[in-house]
Amino acid sequence: MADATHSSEQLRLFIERIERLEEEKKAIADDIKLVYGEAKAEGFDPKTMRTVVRLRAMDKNDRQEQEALLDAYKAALGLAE
Amino acid sequence: MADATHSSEQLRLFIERIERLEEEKKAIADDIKLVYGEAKAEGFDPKTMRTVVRLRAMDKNDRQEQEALLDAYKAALGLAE
Amino acid sequence: MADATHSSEQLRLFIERIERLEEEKKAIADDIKLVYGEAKAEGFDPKTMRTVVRLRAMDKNDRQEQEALLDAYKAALGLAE
Amino acid sequence: MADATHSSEQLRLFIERIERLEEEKKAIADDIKLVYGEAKAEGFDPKTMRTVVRLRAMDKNDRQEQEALLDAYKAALGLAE
DNA sequence: CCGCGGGAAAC
DNA sequence: GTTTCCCGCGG
Repeated sequence: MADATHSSEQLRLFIERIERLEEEKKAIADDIKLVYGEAKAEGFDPKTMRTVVRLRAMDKNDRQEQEALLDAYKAALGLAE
Repeated sequence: MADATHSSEQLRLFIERIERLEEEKKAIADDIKLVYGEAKAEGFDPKTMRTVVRLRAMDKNDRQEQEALLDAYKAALGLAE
Repeated sequence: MADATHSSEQLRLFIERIERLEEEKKAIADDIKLVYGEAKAEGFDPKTMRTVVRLRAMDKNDRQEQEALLDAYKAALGLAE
Repeated sequence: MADATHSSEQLRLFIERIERLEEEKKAIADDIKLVYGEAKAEGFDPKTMRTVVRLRAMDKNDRQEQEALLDAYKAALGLAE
């Protein structure tokens, strides 16, 4: 078998593995959407839920720095609560 | 002139007006990016700036409600500051 | 058990389900990165591979866009159904 | 004048420039909506018009993708330059 | 009220 | 630069 053919076959296999994994990833993304939908049906706000998921994923120090910076900008612009 | 031709011409004119406006819109969007770039060069954080722009655009009551809801979710999840 | 507590618990469960799914999604994304890495080690160009994957995935969408385009042309010519 | 005050003032000016530009952008976006509304009033379908506008805008990108596809096929066949 | 599409943000 | 996420509009 020629090298070019070998190479094509190898490429095809890599591409197919990736496509299979992309399908799985999409399936999980769809599951996540479903859970947000369930939560919404129970009266929770998806937007705020996404915010807390993001906050929990952040390092505690990073989170505090972000919040401190935002507070500073709010104060500078008279947006303090 | 046949109606079909008239209609095509009319459609073409509408499409071209829209495309012209889209170009203008893009030019302004580019200007906005430039301002964020300038601010960043002065040491400001663009991400936080976008947040305050969004907050200022929001109605005050809406903003307070959002913040209250977020605080409630944080408390429920032990994320209180 | 108080309603507030019930609600908090319910929220916590939704959040945890989402976080679990997000972890799975990330694991798969990491697997995909690994496959690109393997392919690269075999001499393939990851960037071009991503292009191929994207083009193959777009095929069905493209067909739909083509159909939309055809309909648009029909409309422009007054032949819309 | 204290540095903090200077900084606040500088931030305020950046924010106001951005807000001004955002207003202009919104005005143009509103104009675009008006044109779609006029076209609709003349019997054209806004949804299909948007599709046409998108396809026309994508033309140059498509050409680039086509070239990328050609290169990808070359690579798959071991003919990469 | 939902889904789609465009615009912005993260990696 | 690419991909993912969010918001706002249209149906």
